[in-house]
Amino acid sequence: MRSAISDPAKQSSRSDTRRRILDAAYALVLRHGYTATTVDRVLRQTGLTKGAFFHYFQSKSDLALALIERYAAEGRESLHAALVRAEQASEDPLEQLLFFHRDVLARAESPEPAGAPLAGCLIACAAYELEAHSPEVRAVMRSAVMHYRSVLTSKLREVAARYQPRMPVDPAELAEHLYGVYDGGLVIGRLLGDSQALARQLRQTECYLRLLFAPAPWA
Amino acid sequence: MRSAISDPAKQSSRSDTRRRILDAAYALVLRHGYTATTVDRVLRQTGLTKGAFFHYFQSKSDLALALIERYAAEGRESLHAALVRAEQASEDPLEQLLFFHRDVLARAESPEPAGAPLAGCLIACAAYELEAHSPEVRAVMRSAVMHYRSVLTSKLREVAARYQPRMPVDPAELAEHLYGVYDGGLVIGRLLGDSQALARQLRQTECYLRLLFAPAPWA
Amino acid sequence: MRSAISDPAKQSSRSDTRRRILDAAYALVLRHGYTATTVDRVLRQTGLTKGAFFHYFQSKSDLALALIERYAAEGRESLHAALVRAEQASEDPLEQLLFFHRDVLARAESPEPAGAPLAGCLIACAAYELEAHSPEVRAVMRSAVMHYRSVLTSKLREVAARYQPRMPVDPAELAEHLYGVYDGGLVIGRLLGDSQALARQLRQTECYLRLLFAPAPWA
Amino acid sequence: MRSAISDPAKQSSRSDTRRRILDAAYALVLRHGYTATTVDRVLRQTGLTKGAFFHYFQSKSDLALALIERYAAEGRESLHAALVRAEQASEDPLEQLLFFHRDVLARAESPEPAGAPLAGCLIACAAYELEAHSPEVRAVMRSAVMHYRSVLTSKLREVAARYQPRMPVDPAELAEHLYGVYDGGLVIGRLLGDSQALARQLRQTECYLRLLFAPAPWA
DNA sequence: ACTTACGGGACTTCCCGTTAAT
DNA sequence: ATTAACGGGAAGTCCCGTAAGT
Repeated sequence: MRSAISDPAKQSSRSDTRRRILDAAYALVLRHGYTATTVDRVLRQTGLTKGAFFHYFQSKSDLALALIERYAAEGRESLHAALVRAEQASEDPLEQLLFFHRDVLARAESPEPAGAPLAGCLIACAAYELEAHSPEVRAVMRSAVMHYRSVLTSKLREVAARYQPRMPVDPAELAEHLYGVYDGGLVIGRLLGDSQALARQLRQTECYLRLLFAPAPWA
Repeated sequence: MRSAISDPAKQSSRSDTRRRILDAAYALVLRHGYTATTVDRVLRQTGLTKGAFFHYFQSKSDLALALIERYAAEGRESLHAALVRAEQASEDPLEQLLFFHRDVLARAESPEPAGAPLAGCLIACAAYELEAHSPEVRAVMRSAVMHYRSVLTSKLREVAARYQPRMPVDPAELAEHLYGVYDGGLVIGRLLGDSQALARQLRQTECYLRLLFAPAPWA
Repeated sequence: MRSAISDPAKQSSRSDTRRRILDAAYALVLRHGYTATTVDRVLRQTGLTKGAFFHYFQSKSDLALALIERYAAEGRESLHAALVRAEQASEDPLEQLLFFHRDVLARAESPEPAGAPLAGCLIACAAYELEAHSPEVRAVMRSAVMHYRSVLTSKLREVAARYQPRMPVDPAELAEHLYGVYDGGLVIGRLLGDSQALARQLRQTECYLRLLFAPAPWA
Repeated sequence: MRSAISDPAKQSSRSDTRRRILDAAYALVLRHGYTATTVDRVLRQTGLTKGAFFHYFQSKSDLALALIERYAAEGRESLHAALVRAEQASEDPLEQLLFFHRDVLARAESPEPAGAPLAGCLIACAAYELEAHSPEVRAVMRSAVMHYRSVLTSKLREVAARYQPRMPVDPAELAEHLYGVYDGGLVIGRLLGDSQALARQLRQTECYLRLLFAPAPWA
């Protein structure tokens, strides 16, 4: 038997327990909302106790902060990765944009694995319990949107430089629109109980982008 | 002494108290979310007491139901009224659609009166605390979306019948998209603390609609 | 059967429940200290529930405030009454002072009724958990001492005006001393578990006062 | 490399950590009381962790015991030292008593070094959270008072043997009074937030002692 | 000698809802 | 129609202590 030092099961126990809490809380917040997600419920879900929870988080709002920070960080990474893939796939910015968009769409179309948390943007979720959250949480929410918008704005500028848009559109507003449609799609999905709603929304956006940047004299 | 029945101040007091509760609850739910909106808080806001509340509502979830039912009904009426105005303004379905859309946009652009509740769709709000709500509430939510979608779908069909869309688009999906962009715009507005975000989203949608149904040889 | 309006048992129920809480809390604080006096314990003692407690007190520290305010008010009344009695008993201020002092002593000597709370000054008690109390509570504590001191100082000035003290003594300091000996006596009583300790302390003070204001040629 | 045993820095670290805990706990108990002094708070103050605490103390009440035992021992030593100094200063017991008393007074008058714990008698402090303490702690409390009283009683007997008291006073009661005034003075100091209150009390006691044992026919 | 992770429970607070009374 | 009193329970926080490891 190997020493405890190198026992990976034991070694990762710290981050493991913390992660289990975060995962359970993530799923519960998306289903019930933040306020209705009680610490006890998270604990019941994970099989842990109060002691463990407050060992890793100073308060419930500390958990909230950790939760959106993680969500925002993952979102940034995912955005970056998708963009890199798009840029590897083509030299043309419009192609890249559409590649990126289809990438997002593909994920929206693929059926969620069973047991996955109800789809929904954690940040939008927090937006609907705004005053239940600390200023720190609100700052993370804002900066998440602003990061997405600024990254997409750059790409849209590249596109607009090469493809004269058929309508005068501010790249930043369009970037914001893309984020908005995504959140809107998730909301519709929840309202209708239909996980394909997001995909439908994204297909509309694809049409919009295609029309907007369509190369010259239309057939 | 006049009978209480014929005293108009007295007679309307019933619905008045009830309305005050609903109004206060509406504003609080949009700010804090449903779960965080405690009955006590509503009472503090209105200056009423427990007994008064439970005289008008059997339970907190009964309040929730009354709240979205009122919101959904108002939405239906507002949609209907806007459509009537649009139909009076023009004979052409595309003109009507764009008129309707600019109507919505105009309301989004007009600054909220001070003291107005934080903008947000009560139905989307409920969608983010889904499991905190009763099945009745969820049914109202669903049917609200479906009503909006079916009404808009009809109009879009009329448009598509006369103006060949430049992309093959399902009217129902497009109608759903319109709802989604609206909700998405409100979310962005909350996230950025910017009440003009919704208007920006709607302007994008207007571009989309114009491009989609633009009459033939594009200049 | 009489109507509930005039039923004294029912009519006084509000102040009655509140008073029961205060009485139980008073006894418990003197035995265990404020921090160790949990709300649950007070409730167990009174047979009431959480709901009742928080109906009458907004918080535990609100209870603390009510508790010393009541204690301080009773102390002021008791001081006033004793002084009035003393002034009715004699015209001479020294006689009055000694009458007053013996009055206090007599109460200290009389055995506590069984079940009475452990003797101790609630204000001194709070002084030993100083930072566990709110500034409001601390203000009440201070003003209680200052009131006692100022009342006694007046009387001592009258005495000193007629009876040349054998030592140069500041009346205010002497008044303060009287309060200090009282508190000290209660502490000794608790330390030794001897309810007569206070009486012993007060007898020393009586000697002191007699010696200090003893009329001229001694012995 | 030197052995840990002979490394003085290392060797004293044991008692050093223990002492740091005791010092921090002492200051915290005087400010907040015993019950409100949580182990975690002591740990935060010292920068140590749970494990360290429970390495040196079996339980929180074990800390309490160590705390008053140390306090009581220091008190005994301090009393003994002051008495020795007094006895070296004079042959006359009254002179010795007054010397001793002025010694105590001098310490009460000297301003506390900044950062010193709020003045107060740890034993009196424990007396106000009586039932929160173990019987062992209560035994230490009692014996501390009794030791002080018996030592002082001896000295007072010597005085009384040479200087006929002007009032019939039991030496033991007078000794107890001295302790009581001390505790009372500390309480007043806390109540008024005035570190000189104790000195004022002690000056009164000095007057009392001088009057009581004043040599023959007074001027 | 000292740390981190955690168990298990107690404490304050507050919430939803009922009842008796008016 | 409205109030005050109160029940009963749960939520968030924190506390004391243990245990495994280093």
